[in-house]
Amino acid sequence: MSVFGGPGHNEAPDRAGLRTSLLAWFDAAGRDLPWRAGVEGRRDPYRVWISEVLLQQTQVARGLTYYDRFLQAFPTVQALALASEADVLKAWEGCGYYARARNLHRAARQVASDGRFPDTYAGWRALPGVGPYTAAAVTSLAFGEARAVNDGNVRRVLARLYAQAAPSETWVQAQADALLDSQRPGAWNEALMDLGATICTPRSPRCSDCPVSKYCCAFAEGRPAAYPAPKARAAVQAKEAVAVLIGGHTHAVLERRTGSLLGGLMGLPMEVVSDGETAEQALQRLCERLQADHTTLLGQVTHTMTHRRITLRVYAARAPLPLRSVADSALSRLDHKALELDVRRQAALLTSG
DNA sequence: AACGCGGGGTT
DNA sequence: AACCCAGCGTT
Repeated sequence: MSVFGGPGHNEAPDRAGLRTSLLAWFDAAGRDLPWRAGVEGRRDPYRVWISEVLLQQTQVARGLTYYDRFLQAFPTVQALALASEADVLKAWEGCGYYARARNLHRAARQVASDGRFPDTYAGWRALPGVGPYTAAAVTSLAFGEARAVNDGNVRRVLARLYAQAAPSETWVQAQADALLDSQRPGAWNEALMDLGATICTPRSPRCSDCPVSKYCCAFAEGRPAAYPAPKARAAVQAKEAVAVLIGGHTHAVLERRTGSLLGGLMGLPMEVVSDGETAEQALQRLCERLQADHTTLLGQVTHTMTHRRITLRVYAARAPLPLRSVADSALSRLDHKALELDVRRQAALLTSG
């Protein structure tokens, strides 16, 4: 049980003190981020929404770059709704988890069609790509609704405050709800996340700078980094694939990928080498599908994506198919690495010739 | 509840 | 080389 009392006790005496301490720290030392412009609790819902989706499983430093670039391309929800999915994905290129961009685009079309943003948690929750976290964040930050966010920062901070090694989602949400400052829900949510991102960090928390260490059970135990215990992760799976480059690194035959992996992006025509098959057989399949003739092996690239490691052999090929502009297409890092092989080949040809 | 989904930062 | 990052949708 937590130090804040349980059944039979009155409201924990120190919740109010904890709120005051953390909010005072936040008011003095909170991060200055572009999507935090405007009045507390009444921020621009479009900007808050874009930032929250960008920051899903993406670090703030990286999100900053894409935030500027995305808002430049699509300054309003109407502009986003009118854009093509290809243009939205191009703005998202390199940011990962591309379903976020496709859902953002679909949701923008819904909002534009409705003529206004939702203004409740349930309304936001109904939009594609908006889950419990994002709905709580947008409604607290832009509409002043008393909703507690539950993200990786909140999970870690609360696990340490209460010395909980394996906090369940339900447990975290319950603690976050109980702790929420209902007078300043938006600022409270931001404060908890700022604390997690800058002080209460995963590996080496800076407890000497923490405004709430006197309330923290993990700090009292002297081993803050022990909470929460690391999650078990799926092993990285190795895959082999073959691709053909028809054209060159600026203009090439590109296919639209379908399915969950890199779905919606463009890329070199590709086939996975299945079990019990050689790369040559996969290449044969690929060339038959395209009615293409392959020439030489350009080289091989590897790409690791959290849960899998892909080794891709890239062959030069010819086929009477239209070339697309690489600069105008949204490609994964894997395809950009493959195209780099052609950049190197061109450079080698120039110096040898 | 568990898994798949990108790409990169931190330790 | 782990482990993580302002999570979400699917199964």
